[in-house]
Amino acid sequence: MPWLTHSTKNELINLICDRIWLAVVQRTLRPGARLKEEELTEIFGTTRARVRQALAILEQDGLVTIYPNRGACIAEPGVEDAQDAFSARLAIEQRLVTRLCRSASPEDIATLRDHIAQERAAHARGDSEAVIRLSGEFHMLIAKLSGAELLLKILRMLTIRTSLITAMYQTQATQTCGPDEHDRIVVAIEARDESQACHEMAHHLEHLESALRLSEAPMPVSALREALHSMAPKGET
Amino acid sequence: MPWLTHSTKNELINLICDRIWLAVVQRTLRPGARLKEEELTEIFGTTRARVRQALAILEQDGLVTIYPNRGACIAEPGVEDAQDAFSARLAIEQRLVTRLCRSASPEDIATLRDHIAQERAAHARGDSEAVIRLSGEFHMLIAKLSGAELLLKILRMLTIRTSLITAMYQTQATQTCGPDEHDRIVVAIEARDESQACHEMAHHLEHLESALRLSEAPMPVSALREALHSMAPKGET
DNA sequence: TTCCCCAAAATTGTTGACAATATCGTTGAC
DNA sequence: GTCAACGATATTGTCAACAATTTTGGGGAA
Repeated sequence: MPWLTHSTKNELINLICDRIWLAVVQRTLRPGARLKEEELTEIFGTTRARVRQALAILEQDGLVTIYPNRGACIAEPGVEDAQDAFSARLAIEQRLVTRLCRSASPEDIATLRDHIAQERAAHARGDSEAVIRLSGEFHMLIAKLSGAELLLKILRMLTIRTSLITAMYQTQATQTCGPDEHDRIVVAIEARDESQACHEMAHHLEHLESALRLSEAPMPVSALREALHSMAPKGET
Repeated sequence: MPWLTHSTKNELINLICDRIWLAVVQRTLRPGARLKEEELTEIFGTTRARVRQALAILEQDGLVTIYPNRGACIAEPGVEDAQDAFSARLAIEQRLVTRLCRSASPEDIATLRDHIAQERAAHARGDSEAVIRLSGEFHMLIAKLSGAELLLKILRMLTIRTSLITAMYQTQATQTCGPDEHDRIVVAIEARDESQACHEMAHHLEHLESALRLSEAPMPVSALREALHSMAPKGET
């Protein structure tokens, strides 16, 4: 479940990273949200040094932005970043499925099908949080099964960005694309049809990207500004 | 010149990262070399905390490996990592040149040609250190000119790995491929011939990769083992 | 009222000392 | 003579107090 694991270093720091990442995925933390160090220390019951390390890692990954001497916020990537991330994902993931077409074992196929079944279940029960999370995990699963550690690391960085973009620009919480497209990719992999798998992957990613292009320009940027929008311009006091 | 710059955060930490990276490129620091914190503090005249931060960043980038409670060493990627890095580079850089074919301004072309001229000069004067460094910088320059911040960051990670691999597995210090292949890529970009540019890039990277496949298995891993190899199995005492 | 300046509060950044852990050399027993 | 356990040393990991910076609030003058 925590697929944001770097190495077996300090477990607490990984926990902090995972929790923040999870909170972003399930929309509890929106892009632009402030992350005060002291707040995090008492939440996780640790010291400020740990929190600081975790934030540094998350900054490297692109999940948070650290403004020197002014604190850390959930990153707010622009449309440019979105397009970069999607095009890079396309390049990386096409290579991943090509690889899987050649090396996939029956167990790998079974694992993928099992994952899609979970997606379908979540979809059926209307658990939109799980749908989003599992949808992302599917792509990470492909990277894991292809056995390329480095490509997985890169894909993680890219997925973080596309997830942030989704959180920022998508109108409705429920993904429009169900697990069907994932299924088609797996079918192509099972058939060892490399070009077909690449084609399906391209189609899938384009679908994902186009789903949020719609609301490109005028969307929520930070929780603060969002709040200001729905409030009267004059406070009480 | 220092093309390993993240953000305008702390200048000293970037300096440390750059210097270590440079030392690796010019073979002063070999893969597997030990990096003691205290040593680095007195070299750079800073505190241990800074050094620690720099090492953490370099670990994220894949340049060093941190063994918990045991210190940091220059990373020693395996052949697997090499192949991953090269295939990912191919995917990313083909996208970059495609992008440049569409967006390159005359100034961009001039910048690239100027860089190649520098490469030629270094080649002519036999400055193998500059040749290696400039050869890497050429690819980063393409990423910079294409204007994709994210792709540049990813390419940096990949270049670090391939450079490490080169340092580990290449037999002779002088690169076999001169700036000619770079020139061909620029020609294709100038002609706006996307497929040709991709083809040239693929050819170039394959050339780079094949240049070190030769000595695949039995090559220096760490300075220690290397020393042991050339020594009699029995110590003196 | 509106603007500017200055002090207080809150937050981040840094430092140095201390604790935990691994490595190395030595001693002692077999 | 060899091996194992132990203590000394060196190195990394952690923490809490201190310093620097930014933000906030209030008072005074135009």
